Amino acid sequence: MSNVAGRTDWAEEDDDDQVALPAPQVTKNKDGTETIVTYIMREDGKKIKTTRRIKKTVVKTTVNPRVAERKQWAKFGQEANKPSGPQSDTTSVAENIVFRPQANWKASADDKSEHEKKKANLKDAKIKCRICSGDHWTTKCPFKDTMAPEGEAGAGVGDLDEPEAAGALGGGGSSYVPPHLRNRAGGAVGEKMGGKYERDDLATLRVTNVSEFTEEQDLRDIFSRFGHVTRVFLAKDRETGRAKGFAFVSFADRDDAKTACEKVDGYGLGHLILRVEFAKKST
DNA sequence: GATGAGCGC
Repeated sequence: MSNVAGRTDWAEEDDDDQVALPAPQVTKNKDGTETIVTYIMREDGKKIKTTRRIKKTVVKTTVNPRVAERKQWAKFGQEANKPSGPQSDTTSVAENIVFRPQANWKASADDKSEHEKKKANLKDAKIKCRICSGDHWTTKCPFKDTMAPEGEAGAGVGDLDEPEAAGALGGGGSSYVPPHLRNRAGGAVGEKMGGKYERDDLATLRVTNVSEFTEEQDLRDIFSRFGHVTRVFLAKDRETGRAKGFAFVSFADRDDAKTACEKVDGYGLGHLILRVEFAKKST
């Protein structure tokens, strides 16, 4: 059937050549090297045999052990129950990710108009300290520990068992109770019932480098694998509602917090790498 | 980079 002169099917000719040439041979040598023998057909029809002896090098990719460990974590959220490793339908692994940190991401994301800024300034200007009439809140007054608000000088203070505690509350006798001091009877918040009241931050982690797209639930998902998360606070801009870049995560157990701190520090969430450390007492 | 919200006569 086939007429060699009038042939147009070159693919078939290739096939013929392949059949004509011996398959490459690979021989493993005792010293760990390999001898590879390949045959090729030159243009002029001569058969060439090539013998190569190669030494195989094992290429080790170094993965941070902590990163390797995280890869074993069970998936959560929408990816819960999916097998480990990237899902081809949602994840592209070959993409060249260019990491471009922006120094002023907050400012650039901020589309606050000029008049809004002015409004904020006006609001600030209205602040008047009740102690020294300065332009700060009474609670921020440098004299708040030594002076009572005007018109309340000394009133009732002598009757209290813990005058300095009362001063530190910033209430100085006013009826206002800051949110974190409310429901003291609940016992969940103030640890030292006999002294100054402070939030229990013994098992609280501060998480920084949190992307503005992060939500509290995202953090809860990540951290709750280490123990009972009692509270997640994500600092947000009050006007824009966008995350400010840091958060607090509290655990019921400080040991769990410690583990979580070690394990999640360096974890990539969104396009950022989380930094986790124990929270210090807020100023 | 950052240590929470919450209040104003």
